Amino acid sequence: MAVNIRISLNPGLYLKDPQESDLGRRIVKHSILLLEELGFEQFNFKKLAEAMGSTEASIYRYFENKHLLLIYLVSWYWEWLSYMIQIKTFNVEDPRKKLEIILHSFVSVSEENPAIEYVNESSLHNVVISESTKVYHTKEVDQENKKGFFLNYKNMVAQVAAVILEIKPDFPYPSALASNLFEMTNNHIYFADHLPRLTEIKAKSSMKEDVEEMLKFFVTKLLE
Amino acid sequence: MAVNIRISLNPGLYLKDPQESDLGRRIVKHSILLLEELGFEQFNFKKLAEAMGSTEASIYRYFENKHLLLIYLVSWYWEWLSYMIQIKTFNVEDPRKKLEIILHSFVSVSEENPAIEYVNESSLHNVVISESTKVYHTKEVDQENKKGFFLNYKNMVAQVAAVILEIKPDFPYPSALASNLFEMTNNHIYFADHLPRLTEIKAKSSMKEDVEEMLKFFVTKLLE
DNA sequence: TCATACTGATAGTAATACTATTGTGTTAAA
DNA sequence: TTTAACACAATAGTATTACTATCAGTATGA
Repeated sequence: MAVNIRISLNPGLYLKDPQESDLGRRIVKHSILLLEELGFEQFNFKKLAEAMGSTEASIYRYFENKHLLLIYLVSWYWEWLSYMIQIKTFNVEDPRKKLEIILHSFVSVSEENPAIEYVNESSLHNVVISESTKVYHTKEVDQENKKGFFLNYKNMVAQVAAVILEIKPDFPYPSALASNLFEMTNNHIYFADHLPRLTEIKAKSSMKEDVEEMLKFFVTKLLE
Repeated sequence: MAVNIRISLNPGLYLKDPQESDLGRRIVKHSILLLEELGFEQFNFKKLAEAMGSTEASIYRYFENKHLLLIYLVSWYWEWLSYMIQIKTFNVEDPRKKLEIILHSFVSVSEENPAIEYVNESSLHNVVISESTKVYHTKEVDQENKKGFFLNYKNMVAQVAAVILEIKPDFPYPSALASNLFEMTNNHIYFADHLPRLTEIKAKSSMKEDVEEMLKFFVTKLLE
């Protein structure tokens, strides 16, 4: 059952902490579901207000705009993933075993670890898969980076890179491999569903296991 | 000097072939420059019209909306890259050498091969780096895929995958590796410039050579 | 019970993403 | 050489989006 973990995110992302009030938590909950349903482009605060029985103006008191809301949600995922990896690798000695846990987490945390009552992790993962590159592919990326909006991503990548270096201390691209494995996970799940000629992964029930196997294959070759 | 190649793209992408008229070619030219300058979100047809001394309504006669224009431009890049690879590997026997040419092309085609007078390839590559994932990360991806809007990407990946199989016929993920190498190229150039903690690549003059070296390193390990 | 915070309700504005219409110059067929 | 077809510019207009402002009601707590 869900233990209510507190995810700490950059306060610059919101005007008012959504975790602190019922309305805030409902915004988080319903925005995930509506983003999954509509996609970022069709999603707006008016529709969100309607879906959750509130008003546009009320939502604007929590988030400046839908872009910052998306960063908030994706940061949530990054932070939560990082936290889960930390817990699951805590007592593990063998760095290779740690990396296996990481890869499994990239693919499947969302399905195995209900953390917070008002967050549907599986839907959130779908949002991350489909929308997350939009959070940093904007002209404001440098300003937002300065404000620390992408720290959760960078920290998660650093965490994974550290394990890669434990396995192979002279590996020349630990951060690049870490970020690439994460991006690759989400990309190939998306490709399997929508652009199948771009990957060998097939959209079937074993898809996520197949992605995990592919990641392991790549990692094994690169770190052997 | 620029030879005027004709790039053939899916007619579903436009209402009127921009290659056929002076105005059309100016739309292509200026949209690349303005997208590079403003980014996709801030870019619109009104600003484009102003920048090129035309009117909004005239641009709408060529492209339904800015999303289709972006797909058009990115498809141009995919097709042109694919064409360049074909030419450059035509007389090459050794598949490993072919793959090296491919990796070099991923990183640097845009700087070495002026093809069409009214297309600034270097700017176009910057647009691809910053905006291309937005072309298929939408809710319309399946419909648009059915119409063949992503064929140029898929064909390019197939072309690269074939070379990978020449090198190692039993390699289990040729398409996945091909698409990943392409995405990785663009991602790490972007990361070096904007999110440097996500990669070992540094934003300096040798950046592109460094990316190429990293790609070669990955490929060598994976295919050895 | 007074002050404060929070939310809902409503209204309004500026910008965006188009669409429609009209007039004019150019080309190209008859 | 006339006429039809076409391309484009110019203008105007609409619906939607992304916000902002104001005010009133309710709950909270000092």
